[in-house]
Formats: sequence, C-alpha cells, structure tokens
Amino acid sequence: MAAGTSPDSAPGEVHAEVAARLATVGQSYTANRSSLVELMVHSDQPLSIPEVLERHPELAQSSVYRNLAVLEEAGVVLRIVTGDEFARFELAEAFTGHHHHHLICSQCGSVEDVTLPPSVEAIVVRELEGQARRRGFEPRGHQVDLIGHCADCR
Amino acid sequence: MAAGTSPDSAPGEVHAEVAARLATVGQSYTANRSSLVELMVHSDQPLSIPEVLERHPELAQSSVYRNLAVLEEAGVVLRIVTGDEFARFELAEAFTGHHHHHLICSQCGSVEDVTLPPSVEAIVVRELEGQARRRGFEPRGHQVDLIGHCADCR
DNA sequence: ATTTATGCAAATCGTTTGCAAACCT
DNA sequence: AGGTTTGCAAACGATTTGCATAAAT
Repeated sequence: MAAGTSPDSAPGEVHAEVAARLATVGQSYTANRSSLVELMVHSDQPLSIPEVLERHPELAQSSVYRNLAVLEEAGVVLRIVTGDEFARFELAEAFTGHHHHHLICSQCGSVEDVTLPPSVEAIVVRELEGQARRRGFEPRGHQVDLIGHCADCR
Repeated sequence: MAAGTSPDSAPGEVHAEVAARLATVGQSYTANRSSLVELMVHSDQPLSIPEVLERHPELAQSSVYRNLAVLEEAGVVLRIVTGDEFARFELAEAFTGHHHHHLICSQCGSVEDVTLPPSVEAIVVRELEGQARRRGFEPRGHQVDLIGHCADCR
C-alpha cells in the first residue's frame, strides 16, 4: 500500500518496499536482487540483460534472468517486449511513482520514457476502456508507445 | 501510391495492390503469398504462424515465415510482437483502410482490433510526437494497446 | 540442518537459413 | 536455360531449466 503513494520516495524506501513485495510472494530480498533494483533505480531507461551484465559482470546471466522473473512476479519490475532481440526491464510504476510511456527506437532497440499530460491520458484511457468493456474485454493496463529513430540513429 | 487511398478497396483490388508493392521490392506475387494475403483479408484479428498453418496445412512452416517476412518488407503486412510466445501478423493499415489499435489478452495472447475516434487519436499523436521531437526522436508510427483478459479468458 | 539462491552447462523453442528439387517464363 | 520459390532439415539465439554447490537462517 505504501508503494507509489509518494511520487518519488526516498532511495531507501524503495528497497524496503521491494523487500515487502517480495515477501508477499514468499521470496527474500537477496544481494543480487538488490543489485538489480539499485541498477534500475538509477537508470533512466529500461535495460536489456546484456546491458545489466555489462554493468554487473559478476552476476551470472541465468541468475539475472531468474531474478528479474521473480521481481516481475512480485510486481517490482516490468518486462517490456519490443521487436528488438532482447526484452527490457524497468522498475514498475508503483516504484517510480509516475505513469509513463515509451519512445522505442526501431533501429537500435533503445527505449526512452515519456509522460503524457493527465488530461490526455484520461481521454485515451476512458475511450479505450469503454470500447474494451463493450466487447467483454476486461482491461488491466495499457501501453502507448511511439516507434521511430532515436537521436543517435537518425 | 494507390494503396489505402480508398478506405475499403474491393477484394480484387487488394491483391493487385499487393502484387504492385511486391514488385517494388523485386518480388513476385506467388500462390503461397496470395494464400497468406487472402487469409488475412478475411481474418478479423492478427494471426500467429500456428494459426496460419492450422488453416493452410499444405504450406511449409519455413515458407510461411519467409513469405511473411517478404510481405512485411514490402509493407503489406505488419508484424506484432506481444509478450506472447508467437509473433502475429496482420494486413498493413494501407490495405485494411483504417488505422486501429489492439486489445491484447495477456492470458491467451489473442489480439483484437479497435479504433479510436479521430479526435482522440489526433490529441495523443500530437502530444506524443511533440515530446518526441523535443528530444531529438524522429517518430515513424505508434502503437496504443490495451492489455487485459479477453471475453473467453475472464 | 534445512531451506533457498547461485552458477554452470545443457535443454527449449520460436524463428532463420542452407541447399537441392520444383517452378515459372 | 536462368532466375526464383519451395520444403526439408539443420542451425541460431534468447531464454529457461537441471543439478550440484554455496549461502543464509
């Protein structure tokens, strides 16, 4: 419940909250998992596994995959599947404190975060969810992404 | 150029247009490729390769992959990569005549099409593209998808 | 001491590709 | 014939998993 209530919780708060969430899934907050969370807290864009390993070569690839899966299951991280070769991971919105969308580069696969004005966000959500419900589809979330070329790939 | 100019071209038109597009990429419109296009014209939702093979068991799996790749390159079909195990393919918007979005079922992976009112569409696009350009990102397209449970999986 | 996480190597599985036969034109 | 597409089987590569060791409590 405390998670995400403050738009930008103190650094320590995040770890405490992650530990709590993991507990609800019967998992503990190990050093490796903490490394991953710490990494994502300080990253301004979703990371692929190779990028994670680049920054933490001491971690075993399989453990990174496995721990990100655990963190995903606990609702701590979000897995982003683009057309790119690798999936990417970022802290769930409850932990970053702000709902956002993505600028996906179709050239290099990088992903940047952007936010939409609440008014715009509201209009889209209302419209989409209305349509969905009318067809018996139960909405759980949405993704609004822009595809294009990032500054580096123009 | 003619493609998509008519909101809903006659059935025959589509095949003629596809042939033309393939020609621009130096490819011919073979029977197998025609089967694929015909299938998508009559499908109300993006299809995965297993679904294609189910409906056309006489096709070789590798050829389906290969031909869908060719059609994608020619701008005839669009590849949709969800978190699901299989990628899905649908006719490009220039051929369906209408811009649309997706209702993605996170349970079974099925994808339905939905359209947004032009006014809503315009607001989102303007806002997103404005943000993107301000960051040196060159927009090429966008995807607005709703994630949830479809009527069958509720 | 028992349970859980880790790291290595091997397995999985959707997708891609090499190559020879079948098809055009 | 000359070039292209097809189908089979083998290769690829991101992700997952089995199993033995290392932590942790």
